[in-house]
Parts: sequence; C-alpha cells; structure tokens
Amino acid sequence: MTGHNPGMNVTGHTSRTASIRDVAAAANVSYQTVSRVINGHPSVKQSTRERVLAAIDELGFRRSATAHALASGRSRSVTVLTANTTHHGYASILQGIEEAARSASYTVAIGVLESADETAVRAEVQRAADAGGGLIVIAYDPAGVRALQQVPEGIPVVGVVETPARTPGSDRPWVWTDDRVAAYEATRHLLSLGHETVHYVAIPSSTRRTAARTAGWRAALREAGAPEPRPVQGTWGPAGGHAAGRKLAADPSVTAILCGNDDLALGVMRALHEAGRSIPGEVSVAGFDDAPHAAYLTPSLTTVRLDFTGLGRAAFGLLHGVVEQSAPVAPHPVSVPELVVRESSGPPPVIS
Amino acid sequence: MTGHNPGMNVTGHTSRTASIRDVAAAANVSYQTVSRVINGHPSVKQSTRERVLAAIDELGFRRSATAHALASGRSRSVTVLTANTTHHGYASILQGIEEAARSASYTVAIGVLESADETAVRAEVQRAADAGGGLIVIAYDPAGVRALQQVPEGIPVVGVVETPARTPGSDRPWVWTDDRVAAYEATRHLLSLGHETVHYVAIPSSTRRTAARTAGWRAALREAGAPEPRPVQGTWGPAGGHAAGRKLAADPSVTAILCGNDDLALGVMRALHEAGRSIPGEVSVAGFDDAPHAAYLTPSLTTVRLDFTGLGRAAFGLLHGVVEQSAPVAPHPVSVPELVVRESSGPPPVIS
DNA sequence: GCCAGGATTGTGACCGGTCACAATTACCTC
DNA sequence: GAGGTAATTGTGACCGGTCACAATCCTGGC
Repeated sequence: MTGHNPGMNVTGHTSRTASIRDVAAAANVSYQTVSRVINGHPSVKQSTRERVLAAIDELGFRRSATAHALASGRSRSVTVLTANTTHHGYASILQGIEEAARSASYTVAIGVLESADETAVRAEVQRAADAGGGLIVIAYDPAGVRALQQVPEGIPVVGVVETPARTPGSDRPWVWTDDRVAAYEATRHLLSLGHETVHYVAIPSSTRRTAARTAGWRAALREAGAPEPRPVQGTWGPAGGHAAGRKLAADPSVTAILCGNDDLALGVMRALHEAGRSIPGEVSVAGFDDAPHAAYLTPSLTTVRLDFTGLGRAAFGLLHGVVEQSAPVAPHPVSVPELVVRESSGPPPVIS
Repeated sequence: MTGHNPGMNVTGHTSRTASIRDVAAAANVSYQTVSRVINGHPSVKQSTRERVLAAIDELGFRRSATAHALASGRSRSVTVLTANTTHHGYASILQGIEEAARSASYTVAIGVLESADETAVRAEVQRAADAGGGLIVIAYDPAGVRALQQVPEGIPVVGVVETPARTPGSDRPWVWTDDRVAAYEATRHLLSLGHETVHYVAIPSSTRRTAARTAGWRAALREAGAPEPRPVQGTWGPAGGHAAGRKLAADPSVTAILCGNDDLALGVMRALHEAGRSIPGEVSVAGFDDAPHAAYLTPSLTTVRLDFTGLGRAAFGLLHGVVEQSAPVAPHPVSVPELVVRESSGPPPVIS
C-alpha cells in the first residue's frame, strides 16, 4: 500500500468520517457536485441535489473544518488573546464575543497571556496567528497592549482597549467603553454628596499615564477644585482592594473611595469594616463595572455599569466586518456607562 | 493562470507566509528535508539543517497549523463545551484546562451550550467535533450532560462531571471533585454547632436525583437524625439566592442554610439582612466553592473550597493521555474538598 | 579499488476540501 | 432538425503539510 491513512484506528476498522469523494461515489456524481451541494450552489439539478443529500446523510458526512479552512483560506474562527479569563470584565467580554461568534458560526479559541514578558507574549501571539483565523486582543493591561502591538501584519485583528488612540477619529479597529466618562461621573456623584475629595484605588493599568479611569477621576476632582490625592495601586481582585483599603482606613480624612472595579471595592469595604469604619456613614465607597455581586453586598455597592458583553459582541462584529470585507466596517461602537447609585455611598459624616 | 491563490490580498501583493516549498527552494533542498528539519528528525546533516534553518527565519516561515492538522490527522487542540464561562466554577475549570493545554502547546477552543434543548446541544457538539481535536465537556448541568452523551463515537472526550458513573470503578474518562463529601462536611459542621437542621439552596442540577451536593447534605442530616427539609431550588447567581433567601427568611425556624455555591450564599445573606435577621447570630450561612469574594464578604463566608483549576488541569491531562495514547491514562484524579470556616456560621440563637 | 550498509535526501501520493475552466446536456427558436 | 445559449456536471491543479518508499551519498572493511 502506498500513501498513508490516518483514519485507521486501533481496531483496524476504517472509521474515518466520509469525505466528499465517498459521498460522490455513493451518489454517482463527481466530488465537485457534492461540493456544490454542500455549499448551496444554485446550479445543481434538483434531482441530483436530492440524491447527493441522501448519500450525505446515509454516510453521515460532515465537512472537515480543517480541510475547508486549508483549501479556502477562510477559517471562520477567532482567537481571543487575553491576560485573564475569570475576572468579571474579561469574562464578560469573552462571553459577548462567544455569543456573537456562535451566531455567525465562527469558532472561538482563547489564548491566555500569562506574563507580560516580551518573549512570552510574542510566543502566544504567534501561536494565535498560526491558528489561521482573526484575532481579538483584550488590551486592558500591559500584556494585552504588548500583544496588540506584536500582531504580525496582515492578520485581521480587533483590539478591545481602555482608551482609544490619541486621535479619536482614526479608524483603527478598536472598541472601548468610555471609562473616562464613567469614572468622571462616579467621582462627581461622590463629590456632589459633599465629600471634600475622593480617593482612588486603581486597577493595574495598561498605560499608566493615560489610564482612562484614572483620568476621568482626576478630571472630576480638578474641575471641582478638590485636592488630588495619589491613587492607590491595587490589583484585580478583592485581596488587592483589602490591602489598599487598610491604608486608606488608617487615614481619618478619607471619606470617599472610588475603586477601579467591584472586586477591589469589595476588599476595600472589608478593610473599612475591619477598621471599624461604617459605610456609608463614615466612608462612602463606589465601584466600577456593576459585577453581578455588587447589588447583593451589604451595603449594596454604588457603581458604574459597563456593558462588557456588548463590548465583546461589538468587537466580534468589527472583526467579522474586517474579514468578510464585504460588510462595511462600522465606526467604533462605544457603549455608554451608567451610574448605579446604591447603599454604599452617602454624604460625609458631619463634623461636630 | 490555473489553480487559485487564496494568499493574494486586496493590494495584489502576494503576502502569504512562506511554505515549506519556498523554504526548500531558498535552501536548495527538497521540501521533505525542510519538513524533517522543522520536525527535528535526526537524520539531517548538520550543515543542511543550518542552511534550512537560516532560510526559515529569513523567510519568516511558520508551519501552518491547519495544513499540519489536515495532513497529520493530529490537531493538538481541545474544545471545551460548557453551558457557561463566567460563573466561578466553570471559569476556573476553563482556566485550569487552558493552563495545562498551553504548557502542552495545545490550542483551546470554547463552545457554549446556550440552551439544554436537544437539537441546540447536538448542533453545538457537532460543531465542536468538526473542529477536529479532542473534547472536554463540563457536565454540571442538563445541557452539559446531554452534550456528553451526544459526542459521536471515535472522538476523544473527557467529561467533568458532578457525580461519577454508578460504577465508580469504571474507567470512563471522567474527572470530578467529591462534592458529596464536601456537602456532607459542610452540613456536619453546621449541625455540630448545634443547629437542629440545615436548609439547602440548590444549584440547578445535572441529575436531580443524584445531585452530589444534595446527596451529601441529605446524608449528613439523616445520619444525625435531623429533619430533612425540602431543598430550595436556586439558580447559579446571587439573584436566585436572594429569591430563595426571602422564602427562608420568612420561616423563623430556619437557623442554618447551606448554599450550592458562594454566589447563591451572597444572595441569601442579602435577603436575610433585608429581613432583619443577623448572621450568624440568628442564622448561619455556608457556601460552596470558596470563590474569591467569599473571604471578603461581611460577614466572611464559611464555605467548602473546591480546586476547580486543578480539576481543569486534570481533565486536560486525561484527554492528553487519551489522544497521545502513549501516556497511560491515569485513574480518575479526585481532589479533596476542604471546609473553610469563617464568620458566617456559628451556634444557633439560644431559645429563651 | 570495490562493495555492503548506514546516513541523507528526494519523489510521488495523499489528507479533504476549493477554484478555474472545460465538457456535456438540456432547452428553445427558427 | 440544426444551431445556439443556458444549465449542469466533470477534470485537473492546488492549499501546505505528512507519510511510505526509493534513490543517492558516504564510509569503512577486505
């Protein structure tokens, strides 16, 4: 025997799924006709089509996605590159992408950027690129930002970014939520309650200088002529918030805290509680994202709702437009953040 | 010109990445030799290998994953089928799988089972199967269970299940955590504090009858001769817990509640708070999973820690063993749950 | 100096589809 | 019934790799 036969399994039965050639033989037509049928090509005689269709489901034929991708050059797949898959924002974006991808019958792969290390990132980007489809990079952190830069030329890519490029009018395939406005509004809310200033616990940021949330917070303070305390650096999870919260709790002048996300807020609240400071009686706390638990905490958390799922869907939509270049690439969809006031924010304590 | 050229992009420049034939030409060897070099085959003369290597990185050659998969029949990829990607347990399992897969240089794809509807599930399973690689099905819910059943013969698959098959000694490629024991221990903990009985808020379960968590809870009650209240059906998120909690809060005889997961517990705690019942003074609450927020709630949540990440890694390990059938398939790895006692559980109120 | 045998390298076919174009067949009109 | 056009169907090459086997190159032993 010549050639090879990877479809042979251990038992010796040739169990490989039927190919179009097999179907063609069964239906007594050429493989090309089978190809036409499975692709819904119009010019196939009705009777022939039926014969082929019958053969197809008798043999249980299913078109190999791999072979299709190789031959056609179109892979109908997206790889999502992200530094994390579990935190609320990331997970929700991924969910949104998956939803949109599924309904366009695209396949979704994920690649996690475990470290922001240059070569590690490069390796992961390469792997993703080799997969053949498009890329969506979540660039909320240094690893993601670096990944976005390293995507080789010629590969369709969409970035989910924190802040749009310096030129907002540019047509980079990017999507984002207006975190700056969101932070601005949350801060204004707290200031409007009468707080002298608002402290900020930051998420690990992609680009320190221009971090949108930080910028929005600062802008609101500046506009109100409030003092600008240094932001406290946090992590993504509650543990980081807890650490930050302890420092802030020790400072009696702190009466309002804005947190980079709801998990951070949770940690901060816990730290305040441990320090015996009541919320919102002595200190007000606001979060960011409106994660599912925010509404159920005690006190429930004032936060800014961000539509991450929608963001994910938009990202996929953009990518889809890019690869099927038929669809005109829609301009950057930007979802509007919404302030959700709950129990954790209130007026500052009265100084007596 | 005959044939086709999918690598031609809009600009007309042929930008396709070099193939082994291109490299071969550049290095003045046959394509087979290039193949040998990239696969590390031993019998290639050192000087030739170097020449090829030089050509490879001069041309920026990267082996097409698609072509490789098609020709070799091995795709080095896993598709994870799951009903959800955002809830703690699911997300952590996915994370574990991804970690393990990445270090084995496998690609991870995800397929979400949006509904448990028979045909919807079948469609998604088919899509996953068409992708070519192995499958890991998270079967914690009806959709997942159904998916696991529908995986066509001949495709390597590993199930992450709630309860092992009726015959624990069977060698189905399944992994699980011992949720039954976990629930049993949590319940015992509460009973040992003096509660007359423990109520249970259940997660949507895969197989009502045999739901492991429910079974463990029931076993502990029975063993202690405690009354067995009907479990309250919850959802996966805090909202469901909140609804369940309202019912339970209305019943003054309820002094201890075990929840099917930490999000449910959060909702329950909130409902109790709204009803003016203190935790743990009047009612004790215990969760399940030890999600990141559990330790930071106020009161912090007593729960059972489950190693989902490890479970995910184990699932991948099993799958890897199955596909590279060289590695002996390890017996079901079972991680041991650990009770974490925190502030939300305490003795029942003294009846005076 | 010739030959066997291992080390290297090359050739042809194949994986399961798609594309471009040629070949047939069917249907209409005059 | 001939001729022409539209509708169907078939053929050959190709995507970018891998496998099986054949061919060529070297080297040492006699």
